[in-house]
Amino acid sequence: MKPTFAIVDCNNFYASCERLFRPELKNMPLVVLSNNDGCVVARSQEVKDLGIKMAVPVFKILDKVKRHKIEVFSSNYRLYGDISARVMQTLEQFSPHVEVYSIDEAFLDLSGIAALNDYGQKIRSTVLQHVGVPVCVGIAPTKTLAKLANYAAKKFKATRGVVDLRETERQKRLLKITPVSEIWGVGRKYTLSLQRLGINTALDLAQMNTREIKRLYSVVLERTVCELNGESCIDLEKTSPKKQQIVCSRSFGEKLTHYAGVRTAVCEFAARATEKLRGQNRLALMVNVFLRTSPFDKTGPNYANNATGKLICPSSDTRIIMALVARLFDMIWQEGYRYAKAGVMLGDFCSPDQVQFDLFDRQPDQQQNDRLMQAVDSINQSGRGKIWFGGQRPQQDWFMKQANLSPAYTTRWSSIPEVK
DNA sequence: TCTGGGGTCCTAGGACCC
DNA sequence: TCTGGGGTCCTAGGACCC
Repeated sequence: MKPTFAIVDCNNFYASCERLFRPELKNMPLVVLSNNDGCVVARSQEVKDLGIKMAVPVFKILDKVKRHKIEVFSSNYRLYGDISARVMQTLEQFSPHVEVYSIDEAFLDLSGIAALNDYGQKIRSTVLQHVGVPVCVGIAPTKTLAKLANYAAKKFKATRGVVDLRETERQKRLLKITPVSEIWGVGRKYTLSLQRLGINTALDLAQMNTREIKRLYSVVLERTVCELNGESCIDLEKTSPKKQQIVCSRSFGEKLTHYAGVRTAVCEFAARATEKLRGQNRLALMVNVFLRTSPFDKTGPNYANNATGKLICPSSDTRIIMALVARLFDMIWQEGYRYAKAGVMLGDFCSPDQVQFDLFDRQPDQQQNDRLMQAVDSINQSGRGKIWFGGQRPQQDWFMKQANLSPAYTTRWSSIPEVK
């Protein structure tokens, strides 16, 4: 039997989250900014209609913000993460298999369900009622076509937010009027290259010879072509795959020039990354540190570098990983630059029960270390205070700019809204 | 003045093996 | 004159996603 996929995608997700607790902002223009209040990462419909593009630096649109009284928010990932979890939980009642694809999207297996258009409408109204976030639903025999159906559900108001794209004729009509750049898996580079070959619409791409596409591009794009033709190549991920790397990096609120400041930052990243690692119950063998100046900074020379090191045996101990991070940092640190960003990456993971201990490395009591790290994590997550290691200093000068942060409405007792 | 953060997968090429 | 073939593993870099 042919599978049926649905993708449920929240409309203007971050903007919708901010609106949930500020209902007076309904129908008002609103944007959410990236970390450091740098770029626009989410826009309400009103802002999209003003022609403000995704990812534009906010300093370029300040005049529009003023003129149209656009409400500006710093990103509040605690809030968005919590609202996202509620949406996903609501979706579970509609399918035995829900794959959370991103913070605001999920694929559902709807194979064997009849009256799919009504079913899609039911999903929309339920999520709206239970969580308050508007969503659109795209339904099709492949994931790529489902994404396309979702695009149409968002774009064309007459669809009332649900498009069932199981019929081949309907697929063709939609493919014909969709620019190839809108297809899932076709990014900026591929779009340019395809256009040079005269492939402008999604239908042009769907009609290409798959072998030719594989030769010219990759097996990934070949799969996309098959999927556009109704042949399902990308399955639903029924269990969330284990992470293969963990990155913690930030742009600095202001440029840093001193050794101590940047070193503190990378030690902080090491602590955060290791915390995430323990959250996944994994150990890391590979550690990478990188730093760079801003490519936009014309006031001085640019510099970017990174260094990779391997631990003798896999670990999730903040003290061990932070020590290596500090050593790697010293290898790439150069005096005399205005640093804009740095980060720590962990990789080469294994489970705690697969560890091969080094014959010559004197293992201190492993259980004791684990208990120490558990204690650190539980204190830091309790909200009652923080403890940290030597290299770190909490909330230093490099810390993010967040001038317009909304309250933690759903995750902090003191910030829960009151009804009077 | 001011430009995000965190991921995945694939490929090409070099080192190395027999 | 004629100078193998096939495989693995690793890394860097490039494409994509949200």
